[in-house]
Amino acid sequence: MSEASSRKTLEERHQMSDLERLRHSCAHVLATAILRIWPEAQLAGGPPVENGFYYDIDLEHRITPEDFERIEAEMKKEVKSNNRFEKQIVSREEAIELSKSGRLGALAEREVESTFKLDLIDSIPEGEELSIFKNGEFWDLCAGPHVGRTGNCKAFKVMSVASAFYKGDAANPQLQRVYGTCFPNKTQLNEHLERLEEAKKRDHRKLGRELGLFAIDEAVGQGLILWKPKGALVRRSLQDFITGELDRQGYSQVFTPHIGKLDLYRTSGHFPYYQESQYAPIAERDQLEKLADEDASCGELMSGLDAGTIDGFLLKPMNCPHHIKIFASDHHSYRDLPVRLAEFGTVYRWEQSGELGGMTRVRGFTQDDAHIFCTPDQLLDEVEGCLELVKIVLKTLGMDQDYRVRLSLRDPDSDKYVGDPANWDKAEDALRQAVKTLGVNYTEEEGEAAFYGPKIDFVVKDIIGRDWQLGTVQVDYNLPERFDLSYVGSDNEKHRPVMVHRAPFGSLERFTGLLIEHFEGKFPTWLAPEQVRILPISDRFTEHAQALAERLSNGGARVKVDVSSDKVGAKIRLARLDRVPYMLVLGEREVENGEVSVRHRDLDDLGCRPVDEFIDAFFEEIQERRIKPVQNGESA
RNA sequence: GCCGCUUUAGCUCAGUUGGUAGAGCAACUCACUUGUAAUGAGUAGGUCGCCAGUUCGAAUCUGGCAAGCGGCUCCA
Repeated sequence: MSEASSRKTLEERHQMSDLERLRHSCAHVLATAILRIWPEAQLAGGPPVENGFYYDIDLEHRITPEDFERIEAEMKKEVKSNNRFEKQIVSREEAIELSKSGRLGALAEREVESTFKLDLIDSIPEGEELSIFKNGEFWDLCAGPHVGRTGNCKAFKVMSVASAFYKGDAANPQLQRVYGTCFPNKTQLNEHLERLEEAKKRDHRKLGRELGLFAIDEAVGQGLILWKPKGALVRRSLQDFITGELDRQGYSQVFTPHIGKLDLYRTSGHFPYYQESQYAPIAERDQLEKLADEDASCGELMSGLDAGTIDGFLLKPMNCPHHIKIFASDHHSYRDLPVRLAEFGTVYRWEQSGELGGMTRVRGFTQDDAHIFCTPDQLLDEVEGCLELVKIVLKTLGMDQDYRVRLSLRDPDSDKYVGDPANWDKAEDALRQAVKTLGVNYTEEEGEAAFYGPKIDFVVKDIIGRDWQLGTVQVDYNLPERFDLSYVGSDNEKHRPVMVHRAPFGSLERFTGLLIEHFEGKFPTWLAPEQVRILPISDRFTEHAQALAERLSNGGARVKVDVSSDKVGAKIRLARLDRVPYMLVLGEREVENGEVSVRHRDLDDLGCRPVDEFIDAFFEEIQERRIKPVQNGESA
C-alpha cells in the first residue's frame, strides 16, 4: 500500500519526520493557492507522501499543467506572507458547525458546506481530539503537525495532477489529486529534480527500445512482450542461472501446456471466481458449432461455461494446477517428499488496461515457478530453502540492498480467503518463523495474502519509486485439499501434503524490466547480450579480429567485430552506447605483440594485455557471475 | 475499468490564422583505412495512430475508437 500514510492514525501523524511535516504544511500552502484561484474547490485530504505531498480536491475546472505556474505563483505569495500555522482544538460540534458553514478547507465562510470535511469528521472515532489548523485566511481540519510558518516552505514545486477516488474507493467520487514536492532548501529541491531527470534515462521502457531488448506491438496485443534477440539472451542467461540453482537444491524441472480445462480451474477455485482477471475461456469447437446452430447468444455461452454445461479451456492464469496433476499422477510415500516441481511457466492474466505498462505490468508472463509438496514437518525447512534461493538470486544480481520483505497475511475481516482458519494460522506462523531467519527487516501486512494462503513477498522499487512485487514464497494448505492430494506416511495411512508456491524472480518480464533499470542497461558481463566487441583499427586487421572473435566465441562468449569503416573513436562510442562491457582495440601494435588493447565501458582504457591473460580473466568474470568487472591489473 | 494528458520518418522533435510535410540522429550507397566517445558526401524513408464528419481543401477543426504515459482502483 503506497498510500499507507493516508491511513495513519492521529498518533502516527504526530510522529511525522521533519521532512514530512514540511511537506504536509506545503500541502496546506498548495490548498491555499488553489482556493484563491478557485474558491469553489472542495478539499478532501492532503498528506505527505514519499518524495512530496498531494492534495485531493473536487473542482469542476480541470487542472492542467498550464495551471501550475499560476498555482505556484499563489503559493509563493502565501510563503512570502509567512503566516503562522495556528492549531486550535475544537469540539466535534464546533468542527461540524464550521464544516457546515463551509469554513473548513476554505478561505472564508461560503454557501456550500465542506462535504469531505464533514465526512472526515464522521470517520474520526468519538473521543479523539479534533483540531483545525489556520494559516492566514485558510482553515483546515487537520491533525497536524505543521512547521511554524508558511515561510518555511521555500523550495517547492507542483509536479503533476492525476485523479484518485475519494478514500481510495472506486465507488466514491473521483477527485483531482495535485502532486507537489517540497524540500528544506532550493539546493535539495534541485537535486531531487535532477534525480528525477536521471531516473527517466534509466526507464526500462526507454532503454528496452534503445538497446533492442524487447518490443510491444499493438497488433500482437497490449501487455504482451516480444523478447527481441538481445533481450532473449539476457533472459536465457537468467534462466540458466536459476536452473543451476534449482539443480543444486534438488528441484525437478517439468513442462506443462499453456491451457487447461475449465474443470481444472473449477477444482482449484480460480474459475469462475476470478473470471474478470482472466482471458475469456476457449469453448470447444463442437459445442460452439452446436450453439451457433441453435442461435445461442454470447451470454448463453458464457453462462454455460460458468455452469459447466459447456466445456472449454482456459489460458492458464497460474501453473499450480498443472503441477498438482503431475504430483497426483504418482503415488507418494513420505520417503519421496518433498517433491519439488519447477517450470518456467508462462501464464496469462487479464490485467486492467489502465494498469499495463512496459515489462513490469503485463498480460502474459513467465514465472520462474515451482511447487513443493511436503509433509507438515518439512514445511519450515522448505520455506527457509526458498528464502535462501531468493537471497542468492538477489545477491548475485547486486540487488540485496534494494528490496524489502513483506509478510502478507489475510485480512481477518474479509471473506475472500478459502480454507480452514486453523490451517491459515499454521501457515502464517510457519512463514513468520521462516522470515525471521532471513535476518532482514520485514513488515507484516494484513489483507495482502493470496486467496489460498499467506506469503512472503520480496518487493523492489522501480526507477520512479513504484513498488513491485518480485519473488514470492507462499504456503498453501488449501489446494492439496481441493485436489485431494495425499501421501502415505510412516504409519501406512494417507496424509495430506502441504504445498509451497515460490518464484524467486516473480516473473521474468517484471524482473528483467527492473534489472534493466537497476543496471541502467549495463548488465554484468555474464548477463550482457553482447559481452565483448572487437574494434579493428582498419580493415587490414579484420581477419585478426575475426580470428580472435572465433576464439572467444568458441569459449562461449557473445562477441561481435565492428567491421565498419568508422574510426576507433566512433566504434568506441557505438559500443558504449550499446553498453558492451568490453571493447578490444586491435591494430598493428597488438597484432605484432599478441596483445589486445582492453577498454571497459566503466573503467575506460585499461591498456594493452596479452590476449591469453585477457581471455582468462574475462571468462572467469563470466563464470563467477561477477557484478563488477575484473580489473585485470591496472593498465599494464 | 475510471480521470487527465499524449500520438507527425526507426528514434528525438519542428510544422505559423485549414492550402496534401521538415530537421538532427539512425539506415543505405560511395569515398576515406583510420589509435581510444561522432570522417565526409550523397540516397532513400511518412495513408501525420485508426475511422467518420465539417470544408472547395484537414497533420491542423469536431466526434468516436485504439495505443502510450501519469495517477486511482485492482493484482489469485
